[in-house]
Amino acid sequence: MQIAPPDFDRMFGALADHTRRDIVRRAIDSEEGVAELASHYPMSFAAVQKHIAILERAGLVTKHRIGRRKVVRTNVETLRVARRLLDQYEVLWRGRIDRMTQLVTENARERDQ
Amino acid sequence: MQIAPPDFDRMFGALADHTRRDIVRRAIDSEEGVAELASHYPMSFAAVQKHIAILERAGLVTKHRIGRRKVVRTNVETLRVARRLLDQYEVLWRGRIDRMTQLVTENARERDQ
DNA sequence: CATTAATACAACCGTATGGTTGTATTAATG
DNA sequence: CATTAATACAACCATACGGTTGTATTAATG
Repeated sequence: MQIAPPDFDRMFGALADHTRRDIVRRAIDSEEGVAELASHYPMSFAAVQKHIAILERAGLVTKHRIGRRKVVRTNVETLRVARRLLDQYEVLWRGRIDRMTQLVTENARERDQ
Repeated sequence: MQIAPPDFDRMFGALADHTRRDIVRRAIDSEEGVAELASHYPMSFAAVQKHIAILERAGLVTKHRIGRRKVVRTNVETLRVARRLLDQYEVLWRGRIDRMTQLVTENARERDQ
C-alpha cells in the first residue's frame, strides 16, 4: 500500500467549518472520546460524529480505542502539510517581489550610465 | 466602517477547490483578466467567474480595472492570516509537548532523589 | 457615439453538506 | 455472559456548491 498523496480539497474543506476547527484544537492536547467532544457543541451526537468522520477522511485526526471510548487525536503532520502549501504561495510572492526590484534596479542602472 | 474580522470558514472553503487554488497561484504573479484566467480551465467562463467571486468574498483576491479588462490579484495578506491560524495549532502542539517533557523530568527527579 | 470586448447576473440541474432522529453494532465490565 | 456505555450507521430534509446556458450591463475604443 502506497502512502496517500495529500488531498488539499479534503484538508481545506475540513478546516472550513468552525466546529471542526474547534475539534482539531481540542484534540491537540486533550484525550477526549467522541461523546465527550460532542458535549461541547450545541448539536446532536451524530452531527459531531459526522464532523469527526470528515476530519478523519482528511487525515486531520485519528481515532484510538482507550478503554471503552474511542479517543480522537489531531494529526499535526497533516496540519503542517496544509501550512506548507500556504508557504508555497508566500515563496511565489517573494519571487515576484524579487523580479520587480530586479527590474527597477536594471532600469536605474540603464538610466544612470 | 470597521475592518472585517477574518472569516476562516470562507477562507478555507475557498481554498478547498483545486481550480480556485490554481487561480490564487496564477494571480500572485500574473496580471490576467477574468477571461484570460478562464482560458486555462476546462469549464465555462461563467464557472470561473463564480470561482473568482468565491475567492473575492473570502478576501483572497481583488479585482482592478485595467483598460477594458478587470485584472485579478491575489491578496497575500489573507493567505498569511490563514497560515497564522495553522501556526496557532502548531503552538498548541508545542505547548503539549513541553508539558509532557516537563512531567517526565519531574518524575525522573522524584525517582532519583 | 455606435460597436463590441469584457464582465456580470439569473435560472436551472445534480450532487454534497450540515443537520436531524432512529436503529444497529461493538466490546468493557459487573 | 448479560448489560449497557460508547460508537457507528441509515434515512431523511433543507440549503449550498459546482457546473451549465442564456441574457444583461458596462465602458474602451474605432
